[in-house]
This record gives sequence, structure tokens and C-alpha cells, in this order.
Amino acid sequence: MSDHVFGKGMQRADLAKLTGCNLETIRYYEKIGMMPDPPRTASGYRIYGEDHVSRLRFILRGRELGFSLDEVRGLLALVEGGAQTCAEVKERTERHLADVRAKIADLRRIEKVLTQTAAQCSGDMVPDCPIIEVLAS
Amino acid sequence: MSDHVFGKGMQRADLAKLTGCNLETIRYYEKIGMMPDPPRTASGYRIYGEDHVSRLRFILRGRELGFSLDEVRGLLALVEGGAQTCAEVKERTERHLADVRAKIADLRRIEKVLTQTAAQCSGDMVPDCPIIEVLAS
DNA sequence: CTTGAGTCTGTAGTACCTACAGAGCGTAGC
DNA sequence: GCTACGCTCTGTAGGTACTACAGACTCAAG
Repeated sequence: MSDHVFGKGMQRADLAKLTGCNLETIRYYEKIGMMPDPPRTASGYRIYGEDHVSRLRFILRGRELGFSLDEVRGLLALVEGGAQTCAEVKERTERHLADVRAKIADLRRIEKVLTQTAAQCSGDMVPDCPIIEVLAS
Repeated sequence: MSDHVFGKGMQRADLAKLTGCNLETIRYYEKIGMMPDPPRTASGYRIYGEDHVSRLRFILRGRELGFSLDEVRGLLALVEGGAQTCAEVKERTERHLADVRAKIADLRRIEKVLTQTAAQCSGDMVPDCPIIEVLAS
């Protein structure tokens, strides 16, 4: 197989290479209904086309931007459902943005504690390590 | 039970309340060896003392600071092992700090993309939503 | 016709919990 | 003494998002 121009469709490995997605993840997305069941050859091999490429790219991009699979599923439904308005898309994006910002705030708090504590630690043979104090407090 | 002053030791629910840990999580930590097997009453009820409280607090604090359970396990081993030096503790903390900073950088990148894209979106009845463009690109 | 690479399937493993069912235990009230 | 209620015990299943593997099959090249 592996029709060089993908004229008749491509195999799983081709789709994986094209999108940078892990080979097994494609099958996983199919199993949980994120990707549609593709047509098969007579012997059962999956055949993918351009529509599969777009859809998988959409999912991967959403994941890169920190959306959960469920959130991506929702966005896909809006897009595929031919939403006349993007208000809902914007709303979900902003909800997600709030999540992302909350996570950043959390991590910054952690960073601050760790930085301050590590700074107090000489690293020498000290009986009372300030880092351990923080953990044990 | 529930000896008001915890003189003879406390039950699981008491330990949970005292540390803010989920009841089931205590059992889970025991199962994976993060918490030692506690003594039991004749009928099999777990009995916890002050040492269990400290250890659980250490674990929870480590988790709050974003250490993995394995990292916490390692720190605990250093502490309980009566390490003469805290150099190793400092090193691990700094390795973890680098992880935290990398995660912050990741999230900030995500935040930037989402903010910029959401700003371009009017939220009106637009056929080409810039958010979807980003996802589909 | 054989060989090697690709594909198929189901399943198990990762991290970190959380929740539940069904059984047993302990105590307060009657 | 007995019942009722709440706690504990156990093992196991679920959730999120994959990733990896074993064993069987298919396909194309030499």
C-alpha cells in the first residue's frame, strides 16, 4: 500500500506520520468515538482520507491547547453541526482560558514556595533542611 | 472509638479529618506502600498515631507542591533514612522546580494563543470563527 | 515461496486517586 | 438483651488519556 500520493487513501501509519499522532492513539480515538470508523479494505485494513486528516488535526490541536477530549468533542460537534454562531465556541474557549489561568496561578504559587525554600537551603551538611521543614510543616 | 484526645490512637476517619485527606486515599497510600501498615485492633480496625499524621501530612504537602508520588517517596526515604546532607534534597527540589517552570511556560504559551484568538472572535454570527480556524489549521 | 514489514484484535499497563457493594463491628437508646 | 445506625473492613470498578504489547494475519518484494 502506501499509495505515494494517497490517492486511494492511506493506512494508519501514513495518517500517524502526517499528523504526528501516535499510531495507537488513532485506534484509541476511534474506539472512544472521537474519530469515525473508517472504511476498510477487503482484508480489514483501515483506509483514511483527507477528512480524517483534518479531523485528527483538529483533535490534536485542541489537545495541544489543553482542551480535554470531552471539550474537543463538544467543539467538534459545534463545528460539524454547522453552527451559525461562534458565540458558543467563544464562550467555551473563555471558560477553558479561565481554567488555564487558574492552573498557571497554582503552578506559580508552587514555584514561589519551591524557589524561596530552595534558596534558603545551603545544600551543605545541615541537620534541619528548610525544604524538609516546609514539607513536614 | 474516636478517643477524644486520640490518646490510644485514632481511626481512619479521624486521620482523614485531621489532615484533610480523603478517607479512601489513606487506604490507597497504604496499599501502594506510601503509608506504613498501621497496627490493628482485635477486630481489624486500623489504629493511627502521631507518626502517621506527620507522614501523611508530608505526603500531602509534597503532592500540593506538585511532586509525584514517586518523588515524595524518594524524599521520604531521604528524610527517614536520616540523611546527613540535604544536598540531595535540594537537587531534587531544583529538578522539580525546573519541571514546574516548564509546565508554566507551556501553559503560558497556551494562554497566549487562546487569548489572542478569543480576542479576534466577535462572538457574533460569523461564518469563519477565528478560534475554529486555529483549531483546524 | 519465503521473508520482513505492516496491520489486525484484545488486553494490560501508566498515574492518582475516588467510589461503591456487601460484610462485619461497636455503641447508644430502649 | 436487642435493635438500629454509623463506622470500618475488603476487593474491585471507574475515570482520564493514552501507550505498549502479544499473537494472528496480510501484503509486497526478492
